[in-house]
Amino acid sequence: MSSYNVKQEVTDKYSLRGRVFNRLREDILSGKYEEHEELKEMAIGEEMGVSRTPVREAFRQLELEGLIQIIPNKGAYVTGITEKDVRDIYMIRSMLEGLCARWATEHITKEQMDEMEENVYLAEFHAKKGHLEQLAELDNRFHDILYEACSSKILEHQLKDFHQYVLRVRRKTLANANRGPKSNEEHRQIMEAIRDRNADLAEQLAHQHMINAYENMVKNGLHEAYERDESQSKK
Amino acid sequence: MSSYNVKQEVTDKYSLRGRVFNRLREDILSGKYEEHEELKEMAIGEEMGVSRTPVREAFRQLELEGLIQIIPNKGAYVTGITEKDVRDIYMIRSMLEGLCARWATEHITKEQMDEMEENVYLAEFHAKKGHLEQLAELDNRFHDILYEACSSKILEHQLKDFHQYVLRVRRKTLANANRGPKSNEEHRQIMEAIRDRNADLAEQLAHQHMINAYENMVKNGLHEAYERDESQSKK
DNA sequence: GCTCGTGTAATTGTATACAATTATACGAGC
DNA sequence: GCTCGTATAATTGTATACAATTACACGAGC
Repeated sequence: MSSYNVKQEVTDKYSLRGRVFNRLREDILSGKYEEHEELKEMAIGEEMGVSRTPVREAFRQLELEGLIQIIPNKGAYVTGITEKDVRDIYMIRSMLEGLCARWATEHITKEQMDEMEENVYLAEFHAKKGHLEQLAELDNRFHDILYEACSSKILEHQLKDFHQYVLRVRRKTLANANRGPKSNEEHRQIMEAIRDRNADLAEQLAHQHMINAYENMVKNGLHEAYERDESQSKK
Repeated sequence: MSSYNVKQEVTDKYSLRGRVFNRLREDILSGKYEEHEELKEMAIGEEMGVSRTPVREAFRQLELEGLIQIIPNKGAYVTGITEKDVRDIYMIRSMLEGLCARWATEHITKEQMDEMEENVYLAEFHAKKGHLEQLAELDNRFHDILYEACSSKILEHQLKDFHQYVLRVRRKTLANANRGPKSNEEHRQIMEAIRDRNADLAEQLAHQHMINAYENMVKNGLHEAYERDESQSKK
C-alpha cells in the first residue's frame, strides 16, 4: 500500500513471476475468478506451467495491488469489493482528483495541455457518432493525463491505483450509461480551468466531476452491474 | 498498494516470513539501513537464521508497505524519501484527514468520543509537565482514534499507511519542536467540532491541522532532521 | 441423529539445489 | 592510461523436497 510509492514497472513480463502476475491480474479484473474465490498455488502453477515459487511471489504482488488477500496458513482469496468500499473510494478519489487538478494547473506542460485539449475535442466527436468504446478509452486517457500533469509521482500513483481498483465495477457501468455527453462537458470545463490557470476552479470542478460520476453509477445500477460481474465470473 | 485495501493483519509474527518482515520493517524505520541501501537476501537470511525463501516473501511485503523497492534481477533497495515526497504526502494527508474528520463526526461511537476527550485532557496535562514522550504518544493515538472513528476501513488504512511512511522523517521533528501546546489546542478544537456534530468545521480544522504540522516541520528544519537521519544510519 | 476426535489428505511454509542473470576483476589491445 | 571483452564471482530466479499446518472424512461414543 503500500502502495503510494512508485512501484516497480511491471516490465519484467519475461520473468515467470511477472507472467504469472500479469495473467492472474488480467483474470481477476476480467472476472474469471469470482470474488472471495480461493486461489491455490499448485493449481495456478500447473495451469501456467510453473512451480509454486513464482506463483507465491506473484501472490504477494497481487496483494500489493489489492486484488487478493493472503491469510497465513490458509490461502489467497480474491478481494471482495463492497458497495461501501466503492463509495468510500470514490469519495476519497474525488478529494484527490481535486488536489490533482490543482497541482496540474500549476505544473502542466504545453504538450500535456495540448493532448488534453485534443482529448476533449476528440471525445465530443466520438460522442456525436456514438462510439462508446473510443469514448471510454478517451475518458481513461483524460484522467491519466491529469494524473501525469500534477507532477507528483505519489499522487499520480495513488490515483491510478484507485482507478484500477474500481475498474472491475466501473467498466460495466460506463458504456451503457448515457453520461457520455455530460462527462465530456465536465472534462471540457476542467480543461479550460487548467488552461486559464484557475486552480481553485479546476480543483472544484474535478472534485465534483468524480462525485457526479459516482452518483451516475449508483443511479444506473451499481448493484445490478455488480451482481452481473459475479454471475458471469464462473466463466 | 497497494494498499488501500485492508491488508492482512501482521499477527503471523510466529511465521518466519512474519518475523523477518517485522524485524526488517523496524530496522528500516529506525534507520539501521540507510536510504537506497541494497538489501541482500542471503545476508538478511543468515543474520536472522532463515533461508532465502521467507526473506524474499518478506521483501515483497515490504514493497507493499512502500519501505523498499525491488528491481527485477537486481536487488531490493530501501526506499528514499525526498522532501517533495514528504510535502506531497502531507498535502494528500491533509485532504484525507479532513474527510476522515467529517466521516468521524457522522459515525463516531460514544466510547471513541470519550477516549478522544480523555486524550485531549491528558495531552494538556503532559504538555504542562513537559513530558515530551507521552505527548508524542498521545498525538499518535489521537489520530488513530480519528481514523478508527471514520468507520471506513479503506480510509483508515490509507491514512495509517501515510502516517507510517513519513514516520522516519517525522519522529525527529516532533520532540524538539515547541509545537506541542498549539497542536493540542488544535486537537481540542477538532474534538469539540466532532462532539458538536459540526462536520464542516471538523473537516476544515483537521485539514488545517495537517498543514500546520507540515509547515512547523519545515520551519523547524525538515532538511536538517532528514540529513541527521542519513548520517546516523550507518549504525 | 448429533457431536466430537482421530487419522488421512490437501495445502501452505520453509530449506535447499540448481539455473539464469548481473556485477566485478583482470588483462588484451589500442 | 583508457576501453573493451572475457572469465569468474556474487546475486537473484526457479524448481523441488520436505515440514508444518489446515481441511476433511469417517467412525466412536452418546
